[in-house]
Amino acid sequence: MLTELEGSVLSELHHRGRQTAFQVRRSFSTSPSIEWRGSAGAVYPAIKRMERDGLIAAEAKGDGRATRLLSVTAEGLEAMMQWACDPGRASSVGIDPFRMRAGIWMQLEGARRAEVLTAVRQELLEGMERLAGWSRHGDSIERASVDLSLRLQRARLDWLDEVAQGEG
Amino acid sequence: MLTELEGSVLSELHHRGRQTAFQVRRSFSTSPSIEWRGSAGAVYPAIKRMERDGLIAAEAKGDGRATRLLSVTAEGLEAMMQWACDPGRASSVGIDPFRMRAGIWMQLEGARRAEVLTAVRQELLEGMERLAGWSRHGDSIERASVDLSLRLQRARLDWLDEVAQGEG
DNA sequence: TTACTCATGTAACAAGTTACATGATTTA
DNA sequence: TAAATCATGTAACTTGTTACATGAGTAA
Repeated sequence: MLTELEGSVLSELHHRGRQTAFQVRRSFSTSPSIEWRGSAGAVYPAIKRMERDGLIAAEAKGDGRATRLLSVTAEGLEAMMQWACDPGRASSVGIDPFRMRAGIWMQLEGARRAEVLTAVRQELLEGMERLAGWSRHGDSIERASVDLSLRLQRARLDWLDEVAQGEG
Repeated sequence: MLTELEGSVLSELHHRGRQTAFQVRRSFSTSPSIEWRGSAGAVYPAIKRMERDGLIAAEAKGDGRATRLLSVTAEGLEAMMQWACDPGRASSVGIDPFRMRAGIWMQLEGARRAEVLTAVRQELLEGMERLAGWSRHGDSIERASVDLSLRLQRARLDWLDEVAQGEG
């Protein structure tokens, strides 16, 4: 069974075509909707594992550097599809830092609560603006992911507003 | 800086009052909105760390077993509040298995896509039903978390329906 | 007395993180 | 030629996972 990082690496390679590990890492670290840091210490070992298992093929670019172009094999595509199309894993709620903290916020008294909720709300709005900006220079596949991030943030925002309204 | 698990353990202790590590673990493994497995190998070391750092106090129950009742110290409460009220961490989108996979689903052709989206939709609905059931026998703090899970799932459902509608 | 639950904990392993090492190419 | 970027990789560490070991109390 692929880890979330492994699945994401395969997705990235499948989506953008032949890429270096470095390019995959950079996608991860710059994308606002992929949370992976793109750590060398995570990405290179993951690729090594998947090469060993025949999910990824590599070929030297021959540019004088050690550059290797990676691609998804037929076996890799199958593994990726199995990873992507498992309804149980896909629909799990995941580990959501906002949800983890919401219960504590509800226990705060008036002024402190308002202060915290306002700060979080502000941060959400700023994040959503960044996401909206990013959405403009991506393709339709990337936009799906950004769109889902935006929907999540909007749902959180609605919750915040209903909580604030509930106490006047 | 507390990890998400450490923060969750402190939240649980603070919310329910003096508890054994075993009870905390059970809460984690039965709650539908806390994703932690409640692994002994994660929870006991986390508690040990926080005891060492003075965030958790323990006292023997003296029931013949090795039972120890844990509670959050003043220092622990402060650490928990700092953890909970950091807007940056709270509003991060997190690692969302649904979003990670959405891009791949969009690349599937007609019949296969419909099949996958239907299966995911079904799983979402079942999960939401379980959440709704759970919501009835929790207190207001727990309900906040379950409510947020439901909103996330509803946002995903809306997205699925719009995607399905977009192709007729 | 057998099985289940409560209760704590460790060992082996998996898979992330940061920080570092190394070196080629490109740009200012 | 100095600095930035491209590119690969390892080492030490952190913190999760499952599986196991141990033992007391409780209910069949």
